[in-house]
Amino acid sequence: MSIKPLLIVESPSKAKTISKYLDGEYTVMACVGHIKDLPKKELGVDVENNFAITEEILPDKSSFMKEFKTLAKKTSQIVIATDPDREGEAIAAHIASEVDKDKISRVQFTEITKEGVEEGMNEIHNIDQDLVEARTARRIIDRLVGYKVSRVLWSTLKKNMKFVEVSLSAGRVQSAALRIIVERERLRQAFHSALYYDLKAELQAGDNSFSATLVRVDGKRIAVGKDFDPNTGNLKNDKVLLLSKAQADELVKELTNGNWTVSNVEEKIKNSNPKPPFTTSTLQQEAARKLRSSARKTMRMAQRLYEQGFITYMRTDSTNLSTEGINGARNEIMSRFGKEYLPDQARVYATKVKNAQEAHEAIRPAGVTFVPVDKVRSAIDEDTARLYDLIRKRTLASQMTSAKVKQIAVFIENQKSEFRANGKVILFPGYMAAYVESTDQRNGVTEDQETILPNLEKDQDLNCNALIAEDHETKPPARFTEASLVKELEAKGIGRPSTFANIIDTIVYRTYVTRDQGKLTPTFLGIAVTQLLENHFTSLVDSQFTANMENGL
DNA sequence: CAGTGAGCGAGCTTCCGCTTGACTT
Repeated sequence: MSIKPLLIVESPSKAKTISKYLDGEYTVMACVGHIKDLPKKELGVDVENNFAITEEILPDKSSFMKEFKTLAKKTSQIVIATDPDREGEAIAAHIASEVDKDKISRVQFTEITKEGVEEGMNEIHNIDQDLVEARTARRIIDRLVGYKVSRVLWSTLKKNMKFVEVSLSAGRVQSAALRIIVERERLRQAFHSALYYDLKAELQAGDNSFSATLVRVDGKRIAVGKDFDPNTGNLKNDKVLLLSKAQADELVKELTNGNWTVSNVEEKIKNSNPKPPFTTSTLQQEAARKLRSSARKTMRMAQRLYEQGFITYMRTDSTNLSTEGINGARNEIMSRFGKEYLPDQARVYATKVKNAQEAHEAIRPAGVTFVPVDKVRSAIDEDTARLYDLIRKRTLASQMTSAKVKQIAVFIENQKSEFRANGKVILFPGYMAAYVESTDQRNGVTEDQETILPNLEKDQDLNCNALIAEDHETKPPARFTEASLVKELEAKGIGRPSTFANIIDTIVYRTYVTRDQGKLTPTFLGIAVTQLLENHFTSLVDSQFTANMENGL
């Protein structure tokens, strides 16, 4: 006798949702990620024999496999709906290899909504062997590199550095990440700071005062930070004027009694567009900046939001919103902000990230009506509610109209010197009414901050309240934070959404890097490991290696 | 003679990516 057909997905919460959509017509099971892998204790790859591999059922998946095989025998149809990406295809092949092939069919869901599931169920395809083989190649490369090179570290560094207490390791991803951090440290060590001066004037127009900075003397631009070579601290551009303290003081004296006249007012109206909805990487970055949350904590909170049905899947590299998500955002924008904030057409964001696989949509509030933050607060906790609020606002903003910003540059002359004052006025907030992204910059000025200047006209005379010489020092490039490292890794195509948080933990656990007050600093050991790898395994620490491998698959 | 230490051998570690719990190495 035959029982209900089986449907296999990766995630348990997905299983629950899909089971509901399918009205109990299927027994939906979750395999919870990979079910097979190379053996942990040995290489599992026969290099002599055309890279033949040994794969076995993972120890913690044996009970799932037992139950699955029992049910598989009793049913006539097994539908595999693992994620539509390279790893998902491999899982599908692994599952199929354990049961009667004739019962197997493969479907894919690109969004977990009622429509998305129905659509997916109607389109049956074969398991894509090319994708499966691509993942096998990826797995073999990672295993060979990881196990072989780690051994080299044990037999060299570990032997000669008795104080090293942890097991050393190297790998395609962790070694590239470590190198990025070490390279930054080298830049910092090679850095020579430079001292330069400019003048700042407090000017008065009628009842209003504002400040302006010296930009030119005698037609020659005043040197700023970027005009200096970071390796020497010397000027790299001889067309600019470097003011010494004495010259700056002299200039103050000359200008104090001169006349201040507006020489030009330039106004530009610019559109500012919202950022795309969150991916795993951008969510981790923003949660670090706005909520001071570590990558790991962010993912733990996002997991809970996902399990309780508050957000869509949290491990994704796609900025695409499903029709449901777009409708949800547009409905709320219309009712809360009004039609001026709603573009005629939904915004579409192209994914720019390298090696994106886009198996899921962007991270957004689930459903077609986005649950209010209060509901999350009472269901989970305050921190998680704040993360949800971030996701909710970012999703809304991504579908709102552009902001209109007026940028004003006022030029002021005094004899042969030219000063500049910048102003910014938001004429129409658009998406800024919902959400503005934070910045990694030291000054921390976000896009929605205005700088108000009084109304000024050409040839207008001004009074000067104060004129001072200001000293500035060039700063070395900042150490990486978790957030800026994740950004860099993603930009270089190193690692995947499911591993960004792990990569940082690995290099910290191996004591290659310390994490002090959010700053990632390489240790002596980390630098030594990187140097050894650079000398003997150049391509491994080359950040292009991963990207090139991906293209080759 | 007894204690010390050089020298040797055995046994251990390790990758990336997919997914959750369990209690963090």
